Amino acid sequence: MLKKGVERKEVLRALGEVFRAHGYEGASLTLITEATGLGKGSLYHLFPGGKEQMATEVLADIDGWFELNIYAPLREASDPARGVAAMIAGVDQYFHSGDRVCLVGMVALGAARDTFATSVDDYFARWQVALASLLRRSGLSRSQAQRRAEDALLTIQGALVLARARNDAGIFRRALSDLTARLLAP
Amino acid sequence: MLKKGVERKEVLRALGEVFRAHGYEGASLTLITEATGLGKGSLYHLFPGGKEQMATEVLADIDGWFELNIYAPLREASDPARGVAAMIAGVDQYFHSGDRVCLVGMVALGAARDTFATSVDDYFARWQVALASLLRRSGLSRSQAQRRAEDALLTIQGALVLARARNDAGIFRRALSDLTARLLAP
DNA sequence: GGGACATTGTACCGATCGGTACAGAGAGTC
DNA sequence: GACTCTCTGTACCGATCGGTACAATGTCCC
Repeated sequence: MLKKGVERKEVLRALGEVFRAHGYEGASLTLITEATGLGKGSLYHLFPGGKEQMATEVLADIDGWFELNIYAPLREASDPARGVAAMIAGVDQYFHSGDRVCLVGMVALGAARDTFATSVDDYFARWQVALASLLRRSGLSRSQAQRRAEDALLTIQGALVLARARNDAGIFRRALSDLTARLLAP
Repeated sequence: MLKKGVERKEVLRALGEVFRAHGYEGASLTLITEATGLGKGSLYHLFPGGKEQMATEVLADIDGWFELNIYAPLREASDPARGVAAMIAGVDQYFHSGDRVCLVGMVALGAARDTFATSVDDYFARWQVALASLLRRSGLSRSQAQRRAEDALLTIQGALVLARARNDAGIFRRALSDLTARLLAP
């Protein structure tokens, strides 16, 4: 029997990796059953809403991780340099130094975007707001902070795409390093 | 009857839009027949290799467009500022100011990456080399030029992802504008 | 042990997938 | 008009798609 909270998290993690590897439409139930080790019966018992519910919960789970490990620390950091460094470290960890793809960005590019539009938008919007609030505290104007936060998100996404396209994780590493400097520039 | 060269280009363009809108795996033959106006008979007559050949040729077609409109001008430009401005203008035009997604980047993120790995890698590699060669002429060191070209490609890709995720073409516009300045900075 | 309820494996559903076979329409040549 | 040869619409293929039905099993409390 499932220990409700615990095991569902594990299932969501496996689901996330399947969606990451094959996209929303490419993640067939066969792949999903293999990745989770759960038969269709269990799967539809856990997620009566089918694939769409699975993806929704996976996105929510990702959002939760970022809220805890990225957004909240950004909001609460007192020292801008430390705050930025912590975010960069968290991002590097989450994306396995460029080996892992961003599921949210992937969904955004595909046909499934419309279905998950608000989740996708929220993910980036809240990140931008949290980062901009930190940058404001470092002395930037509101518009400067917003613009620079936007640049940060876009750099991370672009680095993930390019790193994967060229199969070169160094791209991601360099991008994060440059980004740190750019965010903290006067 | 097809006027060989001409009509095939049009078919490839339609195919490209279907792949862009639904991804490689999501682009079903039904969608493809609708978008191209061609029945399965014609489709498999034109592309005996099926979907894979279609995608391969679409990628080659895109590569051709960039070679002609972006890479070659970059290589041949004498004035760096003009060369960069021309590239940015071309990119803005090609991606419809952020409304259009990059098919190459999209393929790179999905499961189809392995199938088209060399096409995907070439697309970015040749772009980076062409841009870096221009930047070298503007006085940058080889490594600086390479690094800055990498930053340019990654910025464009990231801006496309973020613009689509947040449904805000302004992100793309701002990113291109900032990028121009960053590329030409001393 | 027995009843209640959560969980699961399996068989099955209609729809759609990518792809093939092929007869015949269409156009060019003589 | 008859002969090519290119092109295309249609019927069809087995496989797989996402999803459902349900009986069987497990787990718990009593």
